[in-house]
Parts: sequence; structure tokens; C-alpha cells
Amino acid sequence: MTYHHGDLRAALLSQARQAVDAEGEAGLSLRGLAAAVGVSPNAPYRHFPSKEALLVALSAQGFAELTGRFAACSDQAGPDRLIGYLSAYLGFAREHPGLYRLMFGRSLAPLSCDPMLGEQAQACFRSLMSLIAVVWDLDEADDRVPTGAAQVWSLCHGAALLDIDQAIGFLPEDRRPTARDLAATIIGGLRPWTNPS
Amino acid sequence: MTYHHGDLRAALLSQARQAVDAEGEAGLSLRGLAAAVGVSPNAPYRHFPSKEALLVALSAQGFAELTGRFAACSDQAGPDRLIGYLSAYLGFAREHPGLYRLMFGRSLAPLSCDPMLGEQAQACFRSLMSLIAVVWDLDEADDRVPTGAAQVWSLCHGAALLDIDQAIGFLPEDRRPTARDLAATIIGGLRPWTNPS
DNA sequence: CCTATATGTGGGCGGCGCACACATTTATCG
DNA sequence: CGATAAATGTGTGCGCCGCCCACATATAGG
Repeated sequence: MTYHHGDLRAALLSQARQAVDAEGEAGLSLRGLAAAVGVSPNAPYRHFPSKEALLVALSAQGFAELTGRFAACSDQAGPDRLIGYLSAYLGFAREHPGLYRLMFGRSLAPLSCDPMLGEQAQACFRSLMSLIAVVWDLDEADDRVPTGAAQVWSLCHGAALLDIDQAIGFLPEDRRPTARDLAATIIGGLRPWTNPS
Repeated sequence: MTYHHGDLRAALLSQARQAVDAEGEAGLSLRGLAAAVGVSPNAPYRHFPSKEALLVALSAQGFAELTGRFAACSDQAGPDRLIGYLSAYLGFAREHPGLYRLMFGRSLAPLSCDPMLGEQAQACFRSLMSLIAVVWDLDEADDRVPTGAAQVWSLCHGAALLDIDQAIGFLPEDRRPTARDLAATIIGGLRPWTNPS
């Protein structure tokens, strides 16, 4: 290993990603990260002005990945596309609970502050809005689209949270919301999920 | 002030409550708390085994307060009661964003572990479920009630979050969800919120 | 009254984020 | 090619943190 690492920034992000996936944001320190990558405790500061900045970068990476998952099922039509998006969303949350909490657990306000993160997050939300416009047959520019998307996101976010930490005691073990449940709710209105087939 | 404080536990909780309301969970340290109350840095450990335990106690207090708000409008009937609950929920989140995030921002899993917190949180959720049973005219024991309540809570939680941090860029400034919006959604199905009257 | 227990104090350990000065590598340009 | 500037990593250190320990003091029960 040379004195210069090569791509320390990427290495740090990757290591942080692993750590967050494994133990959540709580179990993550810049010093620990640096040590894991095999570098001095202060090296990270050459790439991120603060721990917060690293977290934001990680979050942006998460939004980009989620947007990618959405894009992967954008070619499907109608209800299939809706179900695709929903299971992409739930799948992402289930597979990366730590990152998901990092992305949505903190205030969404910095989204608008940090340009990079804002860009990624907005792209993600735009993707959702265009889907909503299709599903509800609204004009893309209709100003009911953002509020509708907010409702849909709320529903999905809640479902994802309940799924992530299994909210024992709140929901019976076998009554977790599925993408199909959510789709039915969005199209047909709130209604208790029925037993999974 | 005597050597013995009198009711240090309550004083700490009260001070913590203020701090969390003011700057959120992030700006809260046991040492700072102790100093603010005028006591040595380690005194808190005689009343809480860890910082986490204090946070849990604070959270439980929050659930109790929310349950209280629900109870305050339990005498109303039908749709009024629904609207009462919803505005109680949104009002609580808006007035105490720091505490709200503390209650719902972390994993819900410890709810089942810690008996005290679990009790308060379950009571809160039971209160919501009985409302749902009424609104949707289901038997209290109907096993669609918990899943329905989960949907309703998801919607409210998302609305509260969007409201709390004003999600600039996601929703137009004047399209925040109101209790009436949510009630309409719950009864009539997802539908973009219309402009506030 | 005297002792056990509850409660608060003081010192210390290891870890943290971060600021500073310094070392080393890489890039730029005459 | 060689000097010099910029980028990148190191080392030291400060103040804060949560938490553990031994100790002091107040309250309660016999």
C-alpha cells in the first residue's frame, strides 16, 4: 500500500456503507472508518469536511440507487409498473435498513440545502410523481400530482418502517404489508390488508 | 439547595424534554443535562442506567401524552372523533418535533423490550385501533383492525414528517396535509389533497 | 443511636469529532 | 529536467462524551 491511497473517498464510502448496513448509523465513527480502511484517523477530512458530510454523501448514494431501481421497471405499463415501483421501494428498505433509516430518518430539510443530495432525492421523487400521474391519469403538470405522491410516499414509508423493525406487537407476524397490498390501497383506497396468498 | 436534590429524576426528564424540543435528540448529553440541573456529571446514573434508558423514559412520556390527547376527544362521535384524533396527532408532532422524532424515528423494536415504553406505546396504538374499528364499522376483535390501523398510522406519520421538516421542494408551501385531508383520505381513499379552504 | 441504604461527588479511562502543524507524494510549468 | 505548488496522508492535541470506580453524605429502620 502506498502513502497515497488511490481512491480513499470511494473506499471510505464503501466501508461506511457496509458499516451502516451492518449496524446502522449509530455504530459508525470517522476514526473507526479510517482504521478499517487502513489510514490515519484524520485522513477522511481531506475528502469530507465533516462526518455529517460523509453521511450526506452516503445518503445521496442511496437515493441514486433507489432511483435506479425505479428506472429498472419503468418500461412496464400500468399496474405492473406501480407494483414494480412499490416492491422496489420495499425491497430497498428491507435489504438496506440502515441506509434507509439514514436517508429518511433524519430531517429532510438538508435535502434542499446540500445541492448534491437534493439533486438525487428530487430525482427520486420526480420518478415517483411521474408514476402517480400515470396511475391516476393526471397531467404531469397537474398540481395534484405532488400531493398525491406525498400520500403514496407516506403510505410506503410507513409500510417500510413497520417492515424493517417488525413492529412486534403492533402487527401480527404474518400481516406485513406487501407491494400488492400497497398497490391495492393506492388504487382502491385504504383498506386493511388481507392475508397474503 | 441540599446535597440531595429532591426529585432529580423528574428534573432530568423535564430538562431533557426541553432540550429535545429545542434542539432535537442530537444536542443532548447526560453531562450537559446534569450541569443544567446543577448536579455532578454522574448523578444521572443513580436514576438511569444509561443515556439510552433516559431517552426511552422520555419517549414513554411522549406516548403517554399523545394517548392523553387522544382520550381528550374520545367523547366525540363518528367523523368528528376521527378528525379530533388526526389533529391531535399532527398537533403533537408539530408542537414537539424533537420528541416526535425521538418516539418514532428510532427502531420500534425496543418498544416490545422495554416494558414501560411498550405499555405506553401499545396503549397509544390500541386507542387508534378502537377508533379505526368505529370508523370502518368493524368488530373490535376483527383482525383487519390492526392492519387498517397500520395503514392509517403510516399515512399520518408521513404527513407529520412532511409537516415537521417542511420538505421544501417536495410539496408546495401551501399544500401541507391537514387533519381534514387525512380524514378524507382515510374515509374516501387516497386522493390528492385539495387546496385548504 | 447506629447502621444500612439511597443518593450525589470526584477522578479517570477510552473514544469521539475536529483543528492545527507537518510530512510526503503527485502534478504543473519554466 | 528540475523547482515549486498543490493534493493527500500523518501526528499531536483539545474538549467533549458515556460510563466505571471508589468515596462522601444524607435519609431511613432497627
